[in-house]
Amino acid sequence: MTKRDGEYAPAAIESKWQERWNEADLFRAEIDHDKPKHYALTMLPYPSGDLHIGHWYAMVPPDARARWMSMRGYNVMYPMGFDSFGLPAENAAIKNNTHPGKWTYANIERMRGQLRSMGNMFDWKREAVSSDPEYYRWTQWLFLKLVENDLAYRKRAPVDFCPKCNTTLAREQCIGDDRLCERCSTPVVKRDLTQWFFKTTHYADELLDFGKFDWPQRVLTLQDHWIGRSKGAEVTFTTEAGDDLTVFTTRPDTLWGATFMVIAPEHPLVEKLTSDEQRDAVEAYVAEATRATDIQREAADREKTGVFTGGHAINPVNGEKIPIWIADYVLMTYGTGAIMAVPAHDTRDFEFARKFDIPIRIVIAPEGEEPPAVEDLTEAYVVKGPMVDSGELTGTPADQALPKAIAYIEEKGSGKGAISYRLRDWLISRQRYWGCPIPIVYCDSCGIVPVPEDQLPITLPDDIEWKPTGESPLKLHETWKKTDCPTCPMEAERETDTMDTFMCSSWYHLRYLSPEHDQGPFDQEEYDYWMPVDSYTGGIEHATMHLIYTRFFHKALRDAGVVKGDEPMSQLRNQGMILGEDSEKMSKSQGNVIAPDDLVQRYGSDTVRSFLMFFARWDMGAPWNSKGIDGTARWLKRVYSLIPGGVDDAPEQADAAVLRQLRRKTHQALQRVTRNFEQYQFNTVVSSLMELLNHMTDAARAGAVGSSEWDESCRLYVLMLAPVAPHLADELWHEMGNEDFVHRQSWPEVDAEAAAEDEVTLVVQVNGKVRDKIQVPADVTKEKAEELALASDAVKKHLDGRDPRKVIVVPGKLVNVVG
RNA sequence: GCGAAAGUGGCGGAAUUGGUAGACGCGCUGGAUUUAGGAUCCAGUGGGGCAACCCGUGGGGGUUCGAGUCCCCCCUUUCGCACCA
Repeated sequence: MTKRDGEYAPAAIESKWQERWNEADLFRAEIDHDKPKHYALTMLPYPSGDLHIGHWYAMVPPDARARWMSMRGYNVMYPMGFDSFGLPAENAAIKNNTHPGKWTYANIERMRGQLRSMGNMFDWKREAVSSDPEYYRWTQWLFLKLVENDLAYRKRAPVDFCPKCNTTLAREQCIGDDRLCERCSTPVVKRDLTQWFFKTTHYADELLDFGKFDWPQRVLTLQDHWIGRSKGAEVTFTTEAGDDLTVFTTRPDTLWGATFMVIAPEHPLVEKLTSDEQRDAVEAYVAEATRATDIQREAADREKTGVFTGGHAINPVNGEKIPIWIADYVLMTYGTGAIMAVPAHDTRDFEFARKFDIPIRIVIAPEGEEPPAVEDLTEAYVVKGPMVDSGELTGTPADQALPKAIAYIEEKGSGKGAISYRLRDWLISRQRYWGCPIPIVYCDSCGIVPVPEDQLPITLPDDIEWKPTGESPLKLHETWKKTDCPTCPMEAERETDTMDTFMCSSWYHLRYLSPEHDQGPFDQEEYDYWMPVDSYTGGIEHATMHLIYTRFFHKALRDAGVVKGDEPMSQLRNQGMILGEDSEKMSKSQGNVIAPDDLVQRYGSDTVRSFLMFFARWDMGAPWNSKGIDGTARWLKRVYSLIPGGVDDAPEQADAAVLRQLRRKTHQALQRVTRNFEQYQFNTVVSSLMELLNHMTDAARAGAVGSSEWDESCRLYVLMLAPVAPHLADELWHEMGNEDFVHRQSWPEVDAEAAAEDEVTLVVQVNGKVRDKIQVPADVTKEKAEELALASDAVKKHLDGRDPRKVIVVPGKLVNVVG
């Protein structure tokens, strides 16, 4: 080998190797029972038009890890596809007067090319596109499975509606305290509509079981809060008219302190409970509450409002007759839409009672303490202690109060222990065109009829007016909705709403298994081999949307007998976000967007890949730094010029010590890189490689080139580089005389002996402060280390004549003399 | 208000999980080479001090021979939830 002359020219190298990998079908993933499988999955992109640097950040480090897994002997599948139904296509269609599909598929074509420029090990034969009829045929089929298994239903309910997107939204798609539309940030409003729902709440408890998989604690906490399980009781009060009025409470032990009840303005009993004298006031209040948006209603700091119905109910534990009020701080969507109010011990009820001058009664008091007089209370009396003034249960200690109160009401037949969830069923109907049609037909005589399997897919019509009106464009189509009833000779109408696109993305990992399979959503043999997903990567923003939906979907399909296992993704890791150079979120209007195409053109894919792995902790993200990438570019240039030929003007031969050190540094780097890949710590993978290159440069200058140690270092270096900078690695690998692709090589084993230090720097401390450093053999004995430390001049000086009281020796590391 | 995470040089970040704080890279400062540099190479770079040394991981306590790392209190930032009965 001689020193290299040419400059590093990534463009030529990268296109050459991408072509050769393609020709060899190198990344085709096929079932191989002789190898352990590894299903690597990155959340699929929406085909918005251009690949963003964020897409690279989401896809490239996981690609490096997938390649590393492959070199470690795993049969790796890393598929990619497009989540291609959705609103932006319709908005673009309206703007440019083109069909949403045309826009979508043009974008997909463009993005495929951009994705290829990453040099990722995607198996393109497994590509799945959710707006293809061959894909959504099975989305519809899966919908029918849920219907069949009683996990889908149609209901008229107040639903969240985005006036700008002109469609309903799932609860999860209304973001933040302002309840903004997830897509366009417009405040959502309530509408009363008949819509399709999935019973996510059916799996609320199972969705809280996080014991079966390795996901970040952060995501689990978010899901835990989102599901929001509360334990308590349902208690039934009786109204004057004899109707049951059931409330949910987490504090059945305070039942004796209930001095009024509150029902939500939308509660079905409002009409019946209202007395003639109160009718005008109630109607005015309900009208007002309906007009107010959820934002205004749910603001916690807003002063309580409400109105008396004129009606009363009987408290089942003590037979007391208490007034029923209407107030918008009680939500129809949580619990039963009605509460018993215990103003003494609940801040909200207290505030309400004081405002409307309703009696307050204390029923909990700390052990051995006299409770204050109610008229002296300035806020709710939130205390722990035994029950007081509570009939037969008076005196029940705090730790027994809940079970005893529940047992008491159960015995009386007026209630039972109950659990309430914050999670709501998933509203999947959307009044838009560019989505998967819901395969349902409405017949005047048969009612709701699922479309038979053999008539799938129900495809979207192309001749359509897609201007949003708040109604589904499919509804306004002249002929599309007209059909024959599948079960009787009558004419019938198709469902004209389409499905939430989260439905399409809840099962895409299954379509990748066999995207061309036409006998079912996936090929069972592929499923049995590849599932579950071993490494799932994507942004944290999906914690309470996609990641809950896909878990729900898997469980629903399991119970429908379609899939096996309890969880679809065994391991999840989240990447952070790349901000603009100004530390703001990247956006076109901010003018701080970094375009990966430009970077690839200027630096080459390998440099962009390496920099994305290096510049920040992957799970944290960071602001972009356009200067920083030059450092990574320099590194790869130096790799290219050093390996394998070395440097000019070096001695013929190196000392044995130099060669020994070269081997040591090489194997130490291998040790670190291996561990860092395992733990998704991509930044230190690259920094370890940079560090090793610095050592190799020193060794080359000291004459190491030509030795077997040098050759080994070069070989290991290129193998370690392969997942990070795959094109350059293959180029160097072949220059070094190898025939096969570097990506088909095995990940090297660490030679522990080579990595071991034979001399270590012994840190010598006096009272915990570093005072000296002594070179000693790595296997120095405790006694010898202590002796050497005590003999040190620096130690003697800092002991200042005192005798050491204690000497702590950490073998091979440090001696601390306490004096 | 509740919950979670994070605070380390001018900047991004290392620290093998209780044992040399600041690896690696950016930036900066000198120098070499060059007609030129947003090129390349060499040296330096936490703060203070001529030095011996002293100080230093958001702040304050504590445990320990020894704390960026463990415990308690506080502050700041980011994210999530928020009248959930």
